[in-house]
Amino acid sequence: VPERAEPWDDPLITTFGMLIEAHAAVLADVSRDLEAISGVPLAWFEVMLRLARSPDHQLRMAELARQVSLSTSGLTRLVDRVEEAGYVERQSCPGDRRGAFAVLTPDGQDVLRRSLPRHLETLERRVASPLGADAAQLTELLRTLRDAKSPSG
Amino acid sequence: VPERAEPWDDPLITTFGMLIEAHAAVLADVSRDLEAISGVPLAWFEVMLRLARSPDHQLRMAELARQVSLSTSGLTRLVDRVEEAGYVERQSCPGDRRGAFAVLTPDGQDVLRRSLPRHLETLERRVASPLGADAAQLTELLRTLRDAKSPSG
DNA sequence: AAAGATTGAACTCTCAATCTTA
DNA sequence: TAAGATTGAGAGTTCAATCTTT
Repeated sequence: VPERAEPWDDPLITTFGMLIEAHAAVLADVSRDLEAISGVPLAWFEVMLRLARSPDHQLRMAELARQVSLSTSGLTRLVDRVEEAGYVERQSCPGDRRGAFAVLTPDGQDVLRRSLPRHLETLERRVASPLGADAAQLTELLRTLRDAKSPSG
Repeated sequence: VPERAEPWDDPLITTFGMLIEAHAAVLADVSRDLEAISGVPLAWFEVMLRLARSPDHQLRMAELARQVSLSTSGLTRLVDRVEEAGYVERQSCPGDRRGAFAVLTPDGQDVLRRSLPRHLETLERRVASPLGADAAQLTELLRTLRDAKSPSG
């Protein structure tokens, strides 16, 4: 009898599944290591890192939410927790009293500086080393995927 | 003055960030479309799809949990909800009365068969088309990342 | 009216503890 | 004693509604 491939064996399903599985596997390992290294959850670290990479170490709440892939509501509460720990602060936005900035504090910078060397070792071991010379291409393929707009977007 | 790159501009940070951002962007679009097409959340669809791809359309709870990247606890509750909707059933495991299978029901198969053509169109448009001929390589790079073992793993 | 941010309610997930069977 | 699955408690997220400012 001829083998008829089922529709759920389509390579598209496989590619999409790999995106989910690779993401879950890498994040589980990296976030476990990062918490051991820095003492803060990955989500906190991402917030602090985005601020460190921004001019004046600050970002509007909505823009920060976009960068860490959270709703503005989710970010409000995340910043609540990180602020409670003293690693970021809110500052009112001069010129638009509706807006607020999240700003990295000196304590937050210290956590980043102390943790980054070992965090980079983790990424080297878990991401760069397995990929070898293809790491740069993976980065570009993922960037393409991220920036591809959905039809309704 | 010479520009000294800050440690958080390391390419490793960028690659890792792209994995997070591409995953979030693609999943947001695909899950939105899928719910409009099939009426079920992506997590339900993933469960049904894994079962459809397995012998006898069934899988042990722990194995299914591993495949969908959930704790066994999380999967217990997810299967509760999908079973409530009638798309999967639990069956006791002959030979090991501790174990349980999750089994795809005929209703669950119907949902899959009806939704898959348009779901594949979504994946074509949102994933395959932007990547072009590089889609297969991305799949393999992601598989490499998924399977790379962590030092303590 | 609309935009930026926050809050309330509901949902989903994880960790630790529990229950049953091996 | 350990393995497979479930349950209770707690944490984090989203959607819709709200409040303030433009």
